[in-house]
Amino acid sequence: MAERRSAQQRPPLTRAQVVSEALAAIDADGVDALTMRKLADRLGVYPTAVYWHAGNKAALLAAVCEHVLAELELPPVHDGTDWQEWIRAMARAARATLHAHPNIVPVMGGQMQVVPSSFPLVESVLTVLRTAGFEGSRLTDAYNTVIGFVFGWIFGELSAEPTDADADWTEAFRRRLYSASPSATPVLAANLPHLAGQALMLRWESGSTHPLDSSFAMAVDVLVAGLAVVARAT
Amino acid sequence: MAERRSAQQRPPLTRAQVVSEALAAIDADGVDALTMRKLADRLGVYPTAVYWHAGNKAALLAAVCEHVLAELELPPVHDGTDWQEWIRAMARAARATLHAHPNIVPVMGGQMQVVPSSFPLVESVLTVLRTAGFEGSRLTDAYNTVIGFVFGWIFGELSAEPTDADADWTEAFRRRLYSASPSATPVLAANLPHLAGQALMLRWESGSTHPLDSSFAMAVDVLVAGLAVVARAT
DNA sequence: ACCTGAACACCGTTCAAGT
DNA sequence: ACCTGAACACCGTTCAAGT
Repeated sequence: MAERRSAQQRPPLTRAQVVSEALAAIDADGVDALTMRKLADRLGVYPTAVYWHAGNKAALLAAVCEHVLAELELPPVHDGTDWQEWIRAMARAARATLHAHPNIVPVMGGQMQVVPSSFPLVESVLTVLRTAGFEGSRLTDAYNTVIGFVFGWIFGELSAEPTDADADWTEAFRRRLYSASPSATPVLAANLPHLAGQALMLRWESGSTHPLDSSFAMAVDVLVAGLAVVARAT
Repeated sequence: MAERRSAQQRPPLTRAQVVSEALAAIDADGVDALTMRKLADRLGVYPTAVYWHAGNKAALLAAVCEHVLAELELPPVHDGTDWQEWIRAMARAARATLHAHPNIVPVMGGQMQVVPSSFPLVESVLTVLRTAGFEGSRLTDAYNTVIGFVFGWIFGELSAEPTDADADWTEAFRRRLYSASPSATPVLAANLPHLAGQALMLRWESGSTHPLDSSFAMAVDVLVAGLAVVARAT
């Protein structure tokens, strides 16, 4: 139980403090460990004070997601920006930002709906894609292609680790994977050294500790090259 | 409180029953509404019986995710399969499967780690990508590119709706979006009719009720075209 | 405006006991 | 093996009251 000084002895809490303390707690212990009560303790305050600033837990988590997204430093867009280079730089920046807060990423994945702080991101992506030749409803499709690809891919990379409690389950899977039948799954069996622990759905460690750098590099190559082809086909 | 017949009067519960009842409950009411106790009620059983079959809640959710993934009907792979067509068909099948159970998808997104039932998927994707010209560590990268793209994109499309409780918040965002400054965000403002409610991060409805069909079509075009370019560059 | 303090309904999980 | 029954520690949230 944290020490709790009386309200008069310190400046009043702000919403921004609540949100960044929540993010710090999530970064440290994961999102499942975040509790309105524990957060209040960290802030030296009663749980109801958190409610006053944050509304409720869902709203607090949404605010944390927005705070993280706001940390994203977009590459500048100017006249003559190379759209392919810009998309590569944006993808790198997005990945760096999400890797800095991997524990909140699964929550962000479930909240990709309505994010006010995304306006600059939206505007930049649209501007750049227009120079690639997309317009009208195809501009929206291209935007969704890019955003869904970049963020969705990183969400997958950063999906949560199995908990410690699943240690034996993980071990069992590992064994089952290494004894994959060369007759039923020959290509898998032949490529095990490259795949095990490195391929999506065949890993037991999150991308936060085992980043998939070369795969992400190829994914971005594919995105940019594919966009170029599709833009030309208009 | 559901009627609860005594244990002797009905056949014993199975793990499969527990898992599919959990999925049915999630499909109906969402994942937040699923409670070990409510699930037990649906099954006409005490909560501890659920624990006997499913271990704990995290394991139950993992089992539900695996069950959904097992529903995925992969297109057949044979000699002479066109890799581009196969990837398109697989992407469509994956999307259909996830759209059939949108409420569990955010959980799947956070669990994309270790999924035994994914072996056939892995084997098929690897086989097909080899015919496209990928080998060794680049085969793993190409696999991650495809899986991360297809599933990640759909995760984004199916991210959860804001709850009813956020109705006024949603309304406020909608208003803010429609009054987006043409000077600060000109391209956004000019394309609002296409974007509002249809672009990732600018929507207030999930892809389960408002599917992003044309965007997904373009995304798949981009993926396949980009893979072809990158494969050639080897 | 901002916070304390107490309370309510509910939840995941465990343990002992039954059959 | 499979389930009942009771219990524990904890949680999100609300409401009234203080300053």
